[in-house]
Amino acid sequence: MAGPDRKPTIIDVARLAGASIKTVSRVINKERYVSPDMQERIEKAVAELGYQPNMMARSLASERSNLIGHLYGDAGGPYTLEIQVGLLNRCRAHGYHLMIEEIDYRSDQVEKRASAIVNQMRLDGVVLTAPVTDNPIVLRILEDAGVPYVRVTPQQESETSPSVRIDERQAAYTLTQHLLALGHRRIGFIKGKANHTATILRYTGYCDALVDAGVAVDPVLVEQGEFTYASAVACARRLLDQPHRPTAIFASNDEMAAAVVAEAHNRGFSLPANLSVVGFDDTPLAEMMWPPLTTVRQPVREMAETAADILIGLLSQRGKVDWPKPVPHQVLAHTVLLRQSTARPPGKG
Amino acid sequence: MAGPDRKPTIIDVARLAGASIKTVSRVINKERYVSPDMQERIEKAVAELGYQPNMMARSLASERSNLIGHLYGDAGGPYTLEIQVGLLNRCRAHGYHLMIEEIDYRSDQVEKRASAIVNQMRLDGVVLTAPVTDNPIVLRILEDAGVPYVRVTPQQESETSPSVRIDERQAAYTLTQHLLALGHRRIGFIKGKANHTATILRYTGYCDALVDAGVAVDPVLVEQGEFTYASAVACARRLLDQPHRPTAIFASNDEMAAAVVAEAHNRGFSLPANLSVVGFDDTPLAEMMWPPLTTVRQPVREMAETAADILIGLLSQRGKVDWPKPVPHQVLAHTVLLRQSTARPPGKG
DNA sequence: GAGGAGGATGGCACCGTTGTCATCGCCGCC
DNA sequence: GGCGGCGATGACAACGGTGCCATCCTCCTC
Repeated sequence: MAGPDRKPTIIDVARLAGASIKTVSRVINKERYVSPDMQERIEKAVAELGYQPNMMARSLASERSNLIGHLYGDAGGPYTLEIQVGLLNRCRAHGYHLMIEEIDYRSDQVEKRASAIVNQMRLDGVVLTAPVTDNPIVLRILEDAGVPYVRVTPQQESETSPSVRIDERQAAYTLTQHLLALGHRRIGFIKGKANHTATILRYTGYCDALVDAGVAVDPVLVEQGEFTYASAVACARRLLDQPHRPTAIFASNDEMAAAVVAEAHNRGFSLPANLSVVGFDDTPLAEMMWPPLTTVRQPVREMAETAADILIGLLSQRGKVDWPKPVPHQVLAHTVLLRQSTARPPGKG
Repeated sequence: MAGPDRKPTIIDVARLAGASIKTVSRVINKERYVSPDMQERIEKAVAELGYQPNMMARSLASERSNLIGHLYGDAGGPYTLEIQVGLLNRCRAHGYHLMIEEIDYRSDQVEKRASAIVNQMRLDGVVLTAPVTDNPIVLRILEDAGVPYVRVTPQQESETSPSVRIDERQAAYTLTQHLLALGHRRIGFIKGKANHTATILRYTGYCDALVDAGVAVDPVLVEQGEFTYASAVACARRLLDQPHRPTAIFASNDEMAAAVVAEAHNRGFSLPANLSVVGFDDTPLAEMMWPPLTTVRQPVREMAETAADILIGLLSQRGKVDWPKPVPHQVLAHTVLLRQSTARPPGKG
């Protein structure tokens, strides 16, 4: 193969197939009004030359980049990755490409950076995950640029953009009920980072379940964590140091639950006999720690796929009105995973 | 602000600044030969209009896309994510954007897909991670397209592309030495997935350390795992079921180490008193499990950053020869993390 | 048989930049 | 004073496609 010295262009294809470039363009884009005969000739030429349309040129001419952006704030462990896998699945299926960008949402450069990303790359659409989902600057830039976006687990549902989430309050509620059903009454709680939606919703679910079961929420049993292992170690210590200590602890995420488990191990507790622990998120960790952690799984990948579907669905009907009103707000089902970190409280076996 | 109805272009800037578009282009690209006065006028105009150059047009005209691709095979947990974070760091710093693409390396579509990614998007450069690092089809496509690429932890170093890695054999060697130094002589080993480079290197390090210490490699103590938790559970069972069982187990990654720990807990072992366990990789898991795992950390993020640096370094001097020969092959330093999952063997305390 | 509808195709401007080359003015030097 | 050199600037043609509109042909209808 004395290959051509440069990549073939649509012109080469047209020449080889004996057609106009416009007609080749039609075939590439699967438009109507091409005779079967012509279609075949062009496809043959494309194959023969190994022609691949140049995305850049395409985007420039058509105002469609086939690019979807994923903007996120912290590279939050497995979560972010799952999101990307989900997005990638759909992008691939629909011929989109994924561009990922981290935004330091604390920086004063947010505006500049977000704007650069959105405007320079001419993204067709954007998926937002926490904590950028609710960043007013980012949202404004997207609105201004007229770029459709979908938010995963936003704090506030908005009328201008769709969202995907699970019912975190309900999940926490159910998980707490599980502990109550086992016979626990003194249930410690470690909150997540202050002001995060997740923190509030999970805590609310916990409180509601207690109250509905006729158990008072004892402030002594509630600690303020930060979603990190380190933060939860301190919380666990304080909780377990209490004279009348809890028989179960609900940590607002798995990482913090791991800290509780470690601290309990340190004290020579046998789990779950001496202490029940539950987490939230079902990170890979949950299954691999010992004892395996009772927790709640968010279908993160599926959420991302749903977000992508919504976005791509809209993009495919571009030219119509912006979003259908009301915009979709999907709530996906979570799963409570009962594993071996929970049992009846001591003395009630 | 009765904003303009469409995004400002370089023409608008030129008009406002009273310059030619070419001169504006010069300023945008920080080229030489622009008078300070002119420079200032243009910068002012840019700021006033909020002008952002259109990447698509830029790429089309210049044959440079400012896009770096990350091709990977499996969304392998924290590893992939760390890689991305590292790449992103550098991309951001140098004005590149990151496009991530998963390639199903088992599929018969590899060729089509890889080719589409590379050729359609006109990527400036590519970073490859396992197991795509050594996929001959992908490599050929990159070579053919003349797209520079850097491989992270390839099986074979090549003369045509740089690579970044750590010395895995040495790391495994050191880790094994640590166990030997503690007094262990019967050290079990759980291998990773067959044919993976990592599997071979880690195993070699283990064997070498034993032999150098005058301890024979006992095949009874070597199990074949697959880098997964599930696969290692079975291995751990077989190892611990032996009458003359090992006093320490070296699992080829943390996930498998977690399985060993869980199995040991199940049997009521007290760790590390009854059994020492070491892993490999220092995933987040390692620190959060109980007892915290002695393991080896690959500076994954740094490896990615190095890869990006190498790539970007080359791209910035485009027009010169391809790679400097010999191409760089960086070996970064690993860290052995001694935590609490290892201790002297029973009876030697 | 004229008129009209609609399928099939092509021509050409345009998308927003950069690359190449020409031009111009000014300075220093012989 | 003429000339070479270089800094500064602009004109114009790409880059590789798509959008819009014109054209041509065929077939159907009245």
